[in-house]
Amino acid sequence: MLGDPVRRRILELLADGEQTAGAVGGAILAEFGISQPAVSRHLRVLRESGFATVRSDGSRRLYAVDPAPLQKVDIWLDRFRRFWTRRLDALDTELTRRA
Amino acid sequence: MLGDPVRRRILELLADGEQTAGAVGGAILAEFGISQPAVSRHLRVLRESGFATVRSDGSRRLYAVDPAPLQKVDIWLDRFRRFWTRRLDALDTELTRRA
DNA sequence: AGAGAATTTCACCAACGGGTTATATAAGTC
DNA sequence: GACTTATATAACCCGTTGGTGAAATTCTCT
Repeated sequence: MLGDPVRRRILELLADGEQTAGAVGGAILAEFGISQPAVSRHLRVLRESGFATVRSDGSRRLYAVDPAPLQKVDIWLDRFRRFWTRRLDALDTELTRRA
Repeated sequence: MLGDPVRRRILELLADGEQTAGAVGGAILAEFGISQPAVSRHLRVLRESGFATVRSDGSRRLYAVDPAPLQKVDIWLDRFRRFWTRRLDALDTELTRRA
């Protein structure tokens, strides 16, 4: 899912707030050069896998991030976090000691 | 990459410490019922994409997590973290106030 | 050197993913 | 109601992925 850079980019765009499908399409077209239907399918995938939500506003469709699955990823990462927090902790205490 | 559940599971196994290819293979065989060569290829993918490292010990090959790419994911998630930390912050300050 | 364990690589195949163009649906506008 | 804009779906193609069984590699042991 999040292995796809287009999809990751779309989520980044949505992170700044709701976007119409058209706005997302335009940005992705500009950055990746892929067609509108392709973007529409990415949006569908994001929707169906829970990473994004949609609501209709007239003829527009407004997409937004649904944080729940991302938080799941975050929680999953927890078991690995010690691998890099250790260094930081060590650095932190070292800095504290010097000060 | 991490879209594959087998690969995610392998990383979980490695999170508990170095494992031989055989140990990983056994666990994955038990849980997913896929062959040992298949697991070996998953290990190769993990290795080549930087999520795991190997060292040889006699005829054994010991795999371990390389946290760097996972930390990249963690950093990427940062921009979304506000979506779920807000609630927690609110809860936190509430608890603090009560105390 | 020969046998056996641990692991990887090879050749192959079916399923899937992500792109394209063409077409459908739905809502605003004249 | 016809026309345009916004978005989604359909049908199709092709490269990649993930599985398999068979064979190669590497190390250990006697």
